Amino acid sequence: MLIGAKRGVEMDKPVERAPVAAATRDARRRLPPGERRQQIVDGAVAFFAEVGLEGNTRDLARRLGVTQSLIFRYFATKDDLIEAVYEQVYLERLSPDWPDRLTDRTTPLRDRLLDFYTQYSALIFQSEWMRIFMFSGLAGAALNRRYLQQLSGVLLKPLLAEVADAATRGPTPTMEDIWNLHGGIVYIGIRQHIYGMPCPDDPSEAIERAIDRFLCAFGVA
Amino acid sequence: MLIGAKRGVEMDKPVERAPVAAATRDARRRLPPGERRQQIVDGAVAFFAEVGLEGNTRDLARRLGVTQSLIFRYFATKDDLIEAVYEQVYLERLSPDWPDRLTDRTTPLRDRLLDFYTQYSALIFQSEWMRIFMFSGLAGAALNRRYLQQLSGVLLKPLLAEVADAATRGPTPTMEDIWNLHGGIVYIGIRQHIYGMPCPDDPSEAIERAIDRFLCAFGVA
DNA sequence: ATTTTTATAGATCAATCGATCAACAAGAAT
DNA sequence: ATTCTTGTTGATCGATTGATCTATAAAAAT
Repeated sequence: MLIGAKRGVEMDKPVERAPVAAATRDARRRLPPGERRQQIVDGAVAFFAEVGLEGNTRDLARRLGVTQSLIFRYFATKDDLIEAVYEQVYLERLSPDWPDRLTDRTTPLRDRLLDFYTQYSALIFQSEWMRIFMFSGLAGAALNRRYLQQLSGVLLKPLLAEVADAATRGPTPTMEDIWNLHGGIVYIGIRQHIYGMPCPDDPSEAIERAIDRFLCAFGVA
Repeated sequence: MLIGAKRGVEMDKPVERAPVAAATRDARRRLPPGERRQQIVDGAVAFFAEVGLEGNTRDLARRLGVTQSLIFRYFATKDDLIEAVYEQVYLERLSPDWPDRLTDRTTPLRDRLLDFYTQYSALIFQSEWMRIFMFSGLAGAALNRRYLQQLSGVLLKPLLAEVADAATRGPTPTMEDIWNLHGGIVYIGIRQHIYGMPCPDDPSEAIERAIDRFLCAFGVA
């Protein structure tokens, strides 16, 4: 639906131009394979995030300023390209030091939660991540479940232990309680990037209040 | 991806059969237009919920046990069919008596919240609704935003007023706080039907605890 | 300069898509 | 039984899709 208008490929008049160092601009000719591949993946991430994983390769190529056949030089099949998009988007999304900092009891639990969700929300509250995560989830992608299982095991489960340890009143916290805290925060990004609803430009205040309510119910400072 | 296997249309041997009253089974021939249209819409809801709004009309027709061309007898275009799917799914999803019951201060706020979210979750925690809502949201459908705006104006905003009135401590509740409560609950359905994650078969306990935590933070009984 | 390598473009294929149309047949009317 | 209406089918069109192939030209090697 209303993807970019048809535009000429404008390959005439090879205007003289000083050689660019990074070579990310000047989407013209004969890039070293590594760069070209990365350029295609980056473009594909943005493109598929907008129009969905069923967006066609011709529109993607046009947006890249490149022929459609070139894409298939670097990826044997469209599914391979999508797989590369998944890897690019999912890779290293869970910072390896979060588990440690989340369980570091030398700092108050509230601060740990605040730090974690401030950083995590800054990382995932982006159109590309949010939408590709949702598209791939709906498509039943294995990477999606793997990500959530890892999130659960590496971050949320330790988090539950921390909350349980710090709790001074209320019911024994369960995994569902943690998911509820998590979901309520993530839902801000869903409202913004999936539903296109107006949202606070800075979600940190809403996040802080959600965390405080959560801890309050368990009698944590 | 792995939609039903190719199967013959099995229209030979018109096995004698007693005329069925409801006529929902025996997807064979010459249904009155109203019934056939409804059958197509019902099938389309289930079909598009599974494979997405870009599922093709031939697979849908095959699933209905009907020719593809027949679909276009009842819907001039595929977009018209999708529009009918939207109407079918979105129609009357917000019960008209909820606003009144949600603001009926003769019953405790906790009971009202519990009643509302018990019924609401039972209504929307279904694959068809959840997935079509997400598909249409990603597609940028206008109906999607309209629904959320109505939800916000008719239910969540009054709810905010109720919470603000009942609050005895904590910060002044904001709309973002209500969205957080709502999102945390809805996220259960997202985990289940969009991400395909294991979830409690009965979410009412998780919902109850979420509501209690929310009210607790504002000092409501 | 000349040759060699290969990244890229352009043309094109086969499959699939939404959509159309004429012919058929089920069921009501007579 | 015959006619008439119209719900339904099967064949097919034109556009679009992912994917392939060959010719070209940019850049490295000589």
